[in-house]
Amino acid sequence: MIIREACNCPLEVVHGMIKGKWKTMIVYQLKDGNTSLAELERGIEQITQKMLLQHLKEMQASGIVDKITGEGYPLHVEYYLTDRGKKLLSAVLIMQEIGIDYMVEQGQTELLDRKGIDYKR
Amino acid sequence: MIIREACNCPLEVVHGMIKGKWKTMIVYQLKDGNTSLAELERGIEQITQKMLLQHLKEMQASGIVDKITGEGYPLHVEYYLTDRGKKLLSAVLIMQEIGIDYMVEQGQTELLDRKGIDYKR
DNA sequence: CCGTATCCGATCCGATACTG
DNA sequence: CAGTATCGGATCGGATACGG
Repeated sequence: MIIREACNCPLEVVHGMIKGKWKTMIVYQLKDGNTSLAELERGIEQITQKMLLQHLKEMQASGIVDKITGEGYPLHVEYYLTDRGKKLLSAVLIMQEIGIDYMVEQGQTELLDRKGIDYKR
Repeated sequence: MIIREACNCPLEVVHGMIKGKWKTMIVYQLKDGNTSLAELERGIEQITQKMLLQHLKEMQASGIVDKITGEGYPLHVEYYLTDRGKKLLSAVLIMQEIGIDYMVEQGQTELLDRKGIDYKR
């Protein structure tokens, strides 16, 4: 892992694991199990393949995700959350709620509707 | 708030709220209630006053923290978590656990001991 | 004690092109 | 479909100095 800084507190460690623009979204996208790179790319709007691969590599190094690689062509790889990643998912789900709350407050429900996100309680 | 990007997903919103090196630590540091700037600065090793103030300002703009300002000298200000901040705290506490797990796995318990963090279950 | 301003190197991330 | 390499602009964050 690339915790190069002097990590003297648990939250600093985790910051190293989730920093970057896309990592929480990748975790969320993996919530339902094994997912191919192409599926991830489709699921996360606007991410580039480069950033997706770069972040996945870092997340693998920090033990949040892992992957299995099939043989033969076309190549097939599946990424999935490790146990640590699943624990992180529980934090990400709270963040998701916070973001939804915020968007509802701001009257941005149209965006949520378009994505089929349920925000009614 | 400075959500300048086109925010089309809840996690992107929250990323805007917590990005930066110190924000999760600030949230954690505020868990026990109102805290002065000086206390925060003492509680978060290595943070500079500039970064602390900058992050607090951003967090205030995104509705995670708020502050009350006393009158007279010496100046006294107290920062505290809003309801949104408290919800975020519940995610931060999970991150804290993940970080502790990681440090225990790596045999870095000495650092946890020094900080008086309980990692025994 | 609280808060602001500037400067500058380090890092991040998007675009793009390319390989197996 | 999966993955790598490079380049350049934008952003981040630490040092430092100053002001209320």
